[in-house]
Amino acid sequence: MDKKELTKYSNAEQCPVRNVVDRIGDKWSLLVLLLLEEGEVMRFMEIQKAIETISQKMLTVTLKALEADGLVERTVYPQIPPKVEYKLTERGKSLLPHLHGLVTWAVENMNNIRESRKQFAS
Amino acid sequence: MDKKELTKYSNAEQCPVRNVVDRIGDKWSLLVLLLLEEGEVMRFMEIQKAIETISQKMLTVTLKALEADGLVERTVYPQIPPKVEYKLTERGKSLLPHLHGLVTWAVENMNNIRESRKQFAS
DNA sequence: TCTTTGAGTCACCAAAAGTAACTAAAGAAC
DNA sequence: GTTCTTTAGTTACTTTTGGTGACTCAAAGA
Repeated sequence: MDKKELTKYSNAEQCPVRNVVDRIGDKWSLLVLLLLEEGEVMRFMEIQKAIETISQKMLTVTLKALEADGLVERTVYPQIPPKVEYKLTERGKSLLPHLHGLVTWAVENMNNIRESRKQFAS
Repeated sequence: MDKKELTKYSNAEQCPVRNVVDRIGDKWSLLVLLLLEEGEVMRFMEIQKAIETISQKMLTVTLKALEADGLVERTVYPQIPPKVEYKLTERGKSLLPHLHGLVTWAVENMNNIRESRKQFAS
């Protein structure tokens, strides 16, 4: 993408960058995707217990969005109490290597970034 | 990062994933970083004109955050009207390849994702 | 009959993002 | 010598997003 293309995209819903970042960049999606990669198939409650600080509502919203984008597949077993399983789709799996790149960078640079923030605050 | 580590990080400000995603995942940071990579050195107004839909306030906030994290360097020329230049630091540059991975995936998958969303809505 | 269970939804409150109008001070235009 | 323009912001206000706790449904177990 050159500069013109970037500019062209910057204001539109057409922008691929914005489309992905809006989805990945929310508070929970990335964490859920990384978790599903480990867990392969997980139930709603399993995911919630793993993430701990996520509320039921936000997990519902997050999973629905990931499903809508075809990154996660939802399987309902018609039982009571309900049983719903989630797993990555092929598309979801294809995204993960790129996320790992970010995560690796994050882990490597986190301490320096924290230092910078401290200095900047003073 | 294995599952336990992920879980451990999930609730804390210590979480490197969250730390990076919180910064990169906001509405504008990624776009500004990609733009600065192209432009090398840019003034405040140049960036705003390039992104078009960003407000002055949000650009100020975004640049300040990127500066605080040591991803972008700010140079003020004591003139009136003011002149302030922004450019990537080495740390900022080191992040960009990982962002390109994401952007490439986004461009490749955008159409399919849009299709999925349409189907899901119905 | 009463409680527990899993996967949600609903009404409400807090935080973040967005908007429009404002500021400062110099130089140019009239 | 008053007015206009320019740049990089800030401020007050509104809207959108995120988060919380209580609630639901229907079956199984005590």
